[in-house]
Amino acid sequence: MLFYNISIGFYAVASKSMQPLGFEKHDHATCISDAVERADAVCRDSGLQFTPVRRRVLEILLSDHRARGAYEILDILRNEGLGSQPPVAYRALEFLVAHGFAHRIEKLNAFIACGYSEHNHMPAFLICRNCGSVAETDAAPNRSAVGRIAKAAGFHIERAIVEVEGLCPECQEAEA
Amino acid sequence: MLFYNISIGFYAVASKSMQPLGFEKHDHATCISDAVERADAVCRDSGLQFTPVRRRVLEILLSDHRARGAYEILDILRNEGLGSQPPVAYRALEFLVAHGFAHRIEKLNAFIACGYSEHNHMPAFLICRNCGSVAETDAAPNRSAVGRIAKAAGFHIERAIVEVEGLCPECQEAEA
DNA sequence: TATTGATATGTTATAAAATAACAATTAACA
DNA sequence: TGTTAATTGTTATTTTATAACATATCAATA
Ligand SMILES: [Zn+2]
Ligand SMILES: [Zn+2]
Ligand SMILES: [Zn+2]
Ligand SMILES: [Zn+2]
Repeated sequence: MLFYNISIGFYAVASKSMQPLGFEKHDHATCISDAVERADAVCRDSGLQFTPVRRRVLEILLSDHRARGAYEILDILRNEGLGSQPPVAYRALEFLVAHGFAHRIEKLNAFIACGYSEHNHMPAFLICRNCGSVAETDAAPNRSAVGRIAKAAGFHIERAIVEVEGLCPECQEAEA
Repeated sequence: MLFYNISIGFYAVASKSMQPLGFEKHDHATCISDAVERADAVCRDSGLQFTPVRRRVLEILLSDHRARGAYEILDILRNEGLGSQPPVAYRALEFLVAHGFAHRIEKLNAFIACGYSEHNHMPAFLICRNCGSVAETDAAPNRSAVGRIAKAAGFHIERAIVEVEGLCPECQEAEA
C-alpha cells in the first residue's frame, strides 16, 4: 500500500476522488511501524506507559494519515474490544497529543498523527476545504509576523494554532 | 467606562484580576456606538439586513471586547426577550462572522467583535491562558513562512486560523 | 398598495463533541 | 508481596451545534 506526500508533509487522503499529483511516494507499510516504533522508544526513554489502547489509537491515526474525530476512533476501538466509552478514546488522544505523537486540529474537531520525528514542535496545517486532506508543516511562530507583534506587545507565546484553509493542488485542478 | 488596548488590538477583559499595563486607553463609550454605526453603514451599502438581533449580538460582543460563547450570548438575548433558542444566537453570529463584524475563535469555541474597521481581513489572535484575554492582530498568511510553504506546495490559501496561546504581559508579571 | 418571493425568526427536537465522577484494574516500585 | 500511582471501565451529564419546519417580516414590483 502506497501513500503519497511531499517534503513538508502533505498527505493524501483515502476518501473521495483525490488523485495525488506532484507528491513523493512513501512506503506506508514501514511508515506506520516506524512511527509506532519511535513512539515506543520515546515512551521507554521517558518512563511513559505506551499501553495497548494508546498504541492502537496511534496506529489508527497513522493508518491513512487522515484527521479523525474522537468518536470515529472510538468506533474502531469498540469493534476491537479495546474500549467502548468516550473517555477511553479521549484519554488516549490526550496522551498522544500531550507527548507530541499526535496533534489536535481545532477547525475539524479532529486528531492527526504527527508527521515529524522531532517532538514538541509547533505544527501548522494546510486543510483542503474540498477533499479534507490535511498537510502538516512547521509554524515557527516566533519567527513570524505574528511572533514579532506578540513580542512587541510583551505577549509570551507558548503554543500556536495555525490552520490554513484552502484548496490543495488536486482540488484546484478539479475546480478548473 | 474605560477599557484599554494597544495599537495591535490587545483588549482588556473584565473578568478576573487582570490589571492592564502599558496599554493605551480607549473611549469605550464611543467605541461601541462607532463600531455598530460602521456595521450599520456597511449593511446599508451592501443591502444586508442589520436586524435588531444581529445588532444586539454585535453590541454584546463589543460590550467588553471579550470572547463569548454562543450560549452566553443566548442567555443575554433570552433575558431581553430577543430570542431564547440556540439557532437565534448561532444565526446572528453566523451573519456577523460572514460579513467580518465578528470572528470565531476556534480554540475557545467563542466569538469576538472584530477590532478592525477594514472588512474581511485575516485576523490572528493572542490568547492568554491565564486570564483569557484576547488580542486581535493581522495574520497576513500569504507573507508568512507557512504562506511560502503553501505556495511551494501548490496549496491555495483562502482563510487562515492563527491563534497563539501564552501569557499576556500582566499575567507574566503575576506569575513572577 | 396588494401580491409575492426572498429573507429572517420562532420553535422543537436532535446530533455531535467533550468531560465529571467514581469504581475497578493494572503497573511500578519499595 | 504489599503499597501506591497510573490507567482503564463505566455511568451520567454537560457543552456546543445543527436539522427541520412553521411563522413572520422584508423588499420589490405589478
Ligand atoms: Zn504512511
Ligand atoms: Zn483537496
Ligand atoms: Zn471599547
Ligand atoms: Zn493574562
